[in-house]
Amino acid sequence: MKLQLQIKMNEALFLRNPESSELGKNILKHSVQLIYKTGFESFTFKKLAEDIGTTEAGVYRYFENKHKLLVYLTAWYWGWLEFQISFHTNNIKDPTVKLKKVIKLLATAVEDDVQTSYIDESLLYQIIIAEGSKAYLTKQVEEDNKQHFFKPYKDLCAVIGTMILECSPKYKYPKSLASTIIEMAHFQNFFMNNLPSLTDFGKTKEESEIIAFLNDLVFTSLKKT
Amino acid sequence: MKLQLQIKMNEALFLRNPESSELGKNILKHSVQLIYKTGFESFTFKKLAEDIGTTEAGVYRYFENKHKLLVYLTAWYWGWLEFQISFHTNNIKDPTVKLKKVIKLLATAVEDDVQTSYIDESLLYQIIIAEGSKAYLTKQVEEDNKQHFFKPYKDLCAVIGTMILECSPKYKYPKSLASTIIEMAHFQNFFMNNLPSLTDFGKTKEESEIIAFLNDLVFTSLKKT
DNA sequence: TTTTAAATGATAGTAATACTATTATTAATA
DNA sequence: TATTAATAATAGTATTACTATCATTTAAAA
Repeated sequence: MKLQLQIKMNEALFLRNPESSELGKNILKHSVQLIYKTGFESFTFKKLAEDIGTTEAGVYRYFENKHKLLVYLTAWYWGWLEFQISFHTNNIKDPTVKLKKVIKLLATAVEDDVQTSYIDESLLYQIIIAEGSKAYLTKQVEEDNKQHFFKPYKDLCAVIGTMILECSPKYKYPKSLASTIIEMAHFQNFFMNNLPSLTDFGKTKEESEIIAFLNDLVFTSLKKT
Repeated sequence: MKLQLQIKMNEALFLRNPESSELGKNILKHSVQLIYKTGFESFTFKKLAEDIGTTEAGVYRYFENKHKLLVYLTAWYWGWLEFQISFHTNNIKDPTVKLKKVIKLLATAVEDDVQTSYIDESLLYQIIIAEGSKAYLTKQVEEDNKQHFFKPYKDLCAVIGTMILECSPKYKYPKSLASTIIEMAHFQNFFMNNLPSLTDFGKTKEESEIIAFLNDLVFTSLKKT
């Protein structure tokens, strides 16, 4: 039996469901590769279409514009990650162990997951690090938020917030700490590799150090009575 | 006697020094207003020129492109903030009090500072929150970094890192904690106002709550022996 | 199997963006 | 007063970010 992981996406993110056709899957696959390679700013639907071997208009039939595509990819990633988390913390009872696992999952470059053939999760992880915040740092956040484009991110944040409260029921800032962990897992990675003097990991450039830092940050905060 | 604060800017950031002429100062002033109003994505030199009453080519004589202008503005802000910090923590001896003051300065919307007539610091603060990370989240980080465009940010981070070590000499992650404080001061503010469920401050939307969160985060981390 | 519909490919076109270049004019300086 | 430097005015180009049209292929329904 072959299981296929399907992440249910918000329908307002696309014009035609990219998961429903070969062209659509190609758009997802190649957009991940192209954004990874050139960065979101120089990424265009024209270049994407050339890569795929279709036309610009072909891409526009699936996504209204490249912003929506980026939001789609980030939403997909957060959905995927929440599944990974629930999968890997499934039978763990100790909330501390659970939260540690989450931090590790957040801060670890994923290996390409075979189950979703058309999205390379390891490239997508790098995109999330470098471009992820551009999905919401716009003038349209409010509208986008009204259309629930950021629900997967918020859901993940809520899940982590709940774990934090399980560890330390009296802790006052579970949600802010959750978003801090998420953002910092990525920012510290970006800094480590690009602006190393903003971190303490410039020498080794090891993800494990980011994990150690976040663990220290979180669990000293929570261990306080 | 009238003192004028002059922040020494990296010369590679501009083609002609905008502080050296009326037109240049107008470019700074109106770009802050326009980026604040429309967001960095829809900000163009054409619109800016119209606002000022000059031509597109006129703006291009000062800045190579809008990315350089954004980097200029963020660098200016970090320079300005470092001055504010050294000014306001000048005669404070207790490193804990000092660090608290820094957190407050980072997380507090500034009032427009009269001393620099051509830049509205309160608008610039909002720009830093919403657009600041776009200055380095690009494919050109490496080149930009080689040209020392991010020095003011790094310097500030180093200053805060030093304060952290003064508070707790054995703390292992002073620089990462410093960059975390800086980024989270802004991200929590953005989230609070735009994606409130990612924070614990959605009800009141008070900066003071962000400050309390950051103080808790930092000082439980540092109080650990 | 034919009909019909849906998706794609091919091509064209437009307004805006991100620039560069040229020349005339004005202002500041030697 | 002559010279230089900055600006204004105008034009032009390649690319981006789309929209529109129509013919063709593919797939599903009758």
